[in-house]
Amino acid sequence: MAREALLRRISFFADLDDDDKNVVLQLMGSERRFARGSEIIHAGQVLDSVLVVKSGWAIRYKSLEDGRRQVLNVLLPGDVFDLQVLVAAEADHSVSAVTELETLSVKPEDFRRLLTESGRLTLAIWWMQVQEEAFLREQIVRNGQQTARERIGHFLLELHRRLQIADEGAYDGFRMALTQPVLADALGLSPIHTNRTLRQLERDGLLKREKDSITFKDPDRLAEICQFDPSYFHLDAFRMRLSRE
Amino acid sequence: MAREALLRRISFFADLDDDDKNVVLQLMGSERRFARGSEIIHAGQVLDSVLVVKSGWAIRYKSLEDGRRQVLNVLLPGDVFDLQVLVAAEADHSVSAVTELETLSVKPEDFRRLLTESGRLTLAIWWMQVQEEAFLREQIVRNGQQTARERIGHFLLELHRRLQIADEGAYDGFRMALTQPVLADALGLSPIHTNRTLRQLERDGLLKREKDSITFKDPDRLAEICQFDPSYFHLDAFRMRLSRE
DNA sequence: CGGCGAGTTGAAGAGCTTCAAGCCTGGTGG
DNA sequence: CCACCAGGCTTGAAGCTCTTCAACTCGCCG
Repeated sequence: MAREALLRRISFFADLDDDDKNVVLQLMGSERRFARGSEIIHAGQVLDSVLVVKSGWAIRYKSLEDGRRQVLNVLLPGDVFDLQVLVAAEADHSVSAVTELETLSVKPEDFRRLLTESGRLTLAIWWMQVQEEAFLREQIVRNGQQTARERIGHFLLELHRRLQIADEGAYDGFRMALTQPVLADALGLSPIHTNRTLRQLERDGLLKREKDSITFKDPDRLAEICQFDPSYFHLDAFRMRLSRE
Repeated sequence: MAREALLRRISFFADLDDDDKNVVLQLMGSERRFARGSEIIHAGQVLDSVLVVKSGWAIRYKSLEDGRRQVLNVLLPGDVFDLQVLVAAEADHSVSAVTELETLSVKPEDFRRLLTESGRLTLAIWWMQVQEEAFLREQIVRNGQQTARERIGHFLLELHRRLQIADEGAYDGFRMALTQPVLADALGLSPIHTNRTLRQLERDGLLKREKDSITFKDPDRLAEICQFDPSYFHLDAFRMRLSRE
């Protein structure tokens, strides 16, 4: 259920009592299913609901007129998107499903209850926003300053960490749902160079690629090479839930 | 006064009544002045207040261990930063003054009144956040997909537009407070290449550079070359205040 | 008046892109 | 049920954008 995915995520950011949990679990909304590759939000479209990812991966991206495309961020299970709808904004970027995707659509007025019913819930939603903005900033640093090798490693480490938070993949690897062309568009690289650099990372014994998965063979060394410092996740702020790892 | 700068900005996003305006104008806080080049927030620091820019320019940036630096965004008069403090976060990036800078420091509990006193004020603050996030996304697209020439033109057009909103510079140019090295760090380019590309833009008759200012000689052609589409400002959403231009 | 940082210019070289062409897999239709 | 096609992945080679290194000028602040 989508509400469980949301609750799991929110619980990461605040200690909820039973009332809070019930507000989340009784959130009004309709479930939808999108096929792999289908467009969920089109840039310019008027938004009418807040979406919560129940299962699957999606990408936010922006297209230029000449066909170039930049992936801004990846949306994973438990992620909430288009909170902008709360101020009645139009979408300034698009969202597409990269795997089959299940979502919960929540009307703005229903979602707003999460922000008014309880201080703890409000706090948790704020935290999610703070974290998402931090991901955007990190994307800027990565693409602006790092080499192809660093970008790829850093991005994969970030994805892995985020999937851990979403409770998917506690081991030293994860199911990688992005194709190399999509990865390239996320990192501002050509698909060819992305491919070569990925293979180089594998040859260097830093990771292993299989059909649809990535396994880190030496996560610490990779993190050092890429200067991956997860403090931007602000995990300490919510009591190191990941310390169980 | 800093409160006037804030009020001017907020008024852009919502129709405030006299009560709303008074809440803003009576906002508690202490004014501070920073020297050119001084660090206002250091990454890792615990935040204790929301800051409002009264005058001057600042940059948000993130430094890597080896000295590389990425500028994330520019802060202009009327901008509010570190709203994160409302959820007690630590700074995950730094802020420095690029000109002499005057700010208003507002304690979180005082700032929170803006979010509770009035629905219109809450809406306006949300809008500012939505817009700031849009700037981050645009920065990702620019640095990820565009050439040096496009990046520089696009960034300058964005700055110009933002200064118009801040009520500084209604003409076809603006006072440019960023040095070329800072510009380079914002655009993920080397200072040398930034310099050459700037000069090339000038030679092509697209802009004119003077001591501390940029003047667009052919803004429309520049916007076309750079695919500058200001819809991410969401200006239409708050009734085209810029239509006077 | 000395020095630091911004701006500028030249030349060499690296990283990444583009073009081209191959293989493999999964999905689709006859 | 097999043939075909589209898209992902891979590899080679050429070339361009941007970086790096080096050096010099200028204006500003101490």
